[in-house]
Amino acid sequence: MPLAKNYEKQDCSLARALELVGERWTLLVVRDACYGVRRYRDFLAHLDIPRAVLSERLRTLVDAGVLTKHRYQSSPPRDEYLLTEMGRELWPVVHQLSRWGDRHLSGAGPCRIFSHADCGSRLDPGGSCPECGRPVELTDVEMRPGPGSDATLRDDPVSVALRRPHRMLEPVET
Amino acid sequence: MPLAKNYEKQDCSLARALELVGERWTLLVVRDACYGVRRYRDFLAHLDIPRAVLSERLRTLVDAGVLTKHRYQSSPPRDEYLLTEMGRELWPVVHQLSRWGDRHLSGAGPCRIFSHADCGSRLDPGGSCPECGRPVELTDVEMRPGPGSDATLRDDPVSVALRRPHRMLEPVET
DNA sequence: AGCATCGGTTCGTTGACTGAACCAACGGGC
DNA sequence: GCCCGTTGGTTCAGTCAACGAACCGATGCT
Repeated sequence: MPLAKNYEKQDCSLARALELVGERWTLLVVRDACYGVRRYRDFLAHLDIPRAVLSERLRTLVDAGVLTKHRYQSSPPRDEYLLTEMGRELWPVVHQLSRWGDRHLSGAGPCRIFSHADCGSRLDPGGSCPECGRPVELTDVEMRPGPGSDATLRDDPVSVALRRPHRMLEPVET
Repeated sequence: MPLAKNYEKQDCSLARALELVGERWTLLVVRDACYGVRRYRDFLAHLDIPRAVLSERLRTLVDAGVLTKHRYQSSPPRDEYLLTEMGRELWPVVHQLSRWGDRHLSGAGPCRIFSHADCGSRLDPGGSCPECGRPVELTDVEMRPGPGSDATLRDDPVSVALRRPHRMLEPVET
């Protein structure tokens, strides 16, 4: 999406948000970062995204402050991309849009279920725990496959790793 | 965004939702529909969108069941585009992403403020009324310009009409 | 030395977005 | 009847981003 050109004249926070996260692939990158994907090759494997596009999106998100690039080993040099607080605040958007997709575009039920790790109850669409009545921190959310999940669609290592119950933001082991 | 090509293999409700509403302009069309924009020329004036793209997006949204096309007069034939229940359920997503943009991308504060018409208190990011403690129906939400709004940016009739306090979904008079 | 991995960049092709022009149906004024 | 304006589109040529494949430098392994 070449957005900025017109969106900048919209006098609207939604338009400004979409300039940044409304481009093709960008919100899926954020989704994966919430799931615990951190490394270039893992985003690549899980998203089937052209390398040039992934590089560009990561750079844009780092520049905007949604992700940080962190060198976690120096030989060989390896970087990981981590969500900032600003990035973690996109989780409610990602969750709510997923739930909308679950309700209206998924015949067989949700592909993934997000629940409050402390009490096990499924999050409501707004991202709160119906049991505890409060919003749940991303680190306290557990994800697992739902009935609409189709394991035959993807067999990359990241998809396989994400099929067992998993805390959000916890690094995926590939 | 040419999305479906790769997104369809994502086994993810978010990806399916983005196939539909993740294309350039689409979520802004939904936003305007929430604001009460109904007619082709009003979308055109408010969005500065190429006509071909607007036609294509409206058709896609109608086909998907987010909007309905309703002939409200027959001579001359005039149609209006109205949100379905499925479309109105996108409001929490639109609102939450707007609030995220307010917090992180708008220097001067929110461009628009959404409040519960019954009690006047501003909605929380999740779209609930902090006073009443419950989610607010879209028809009970009132919008008005916020401190970050810049009236010099747009002077089309729709923008002008939307600058006075206004119930959501209520048709804009142009 | 030779091969593999990681995190990119480069490049030619394809396809979507853009803006301008055009068009059909209709109403209103004269 | 005739001309003009409005509405809701479609068509078309040019541009720009996405795609996929190839390539590359740094490093580790054997």
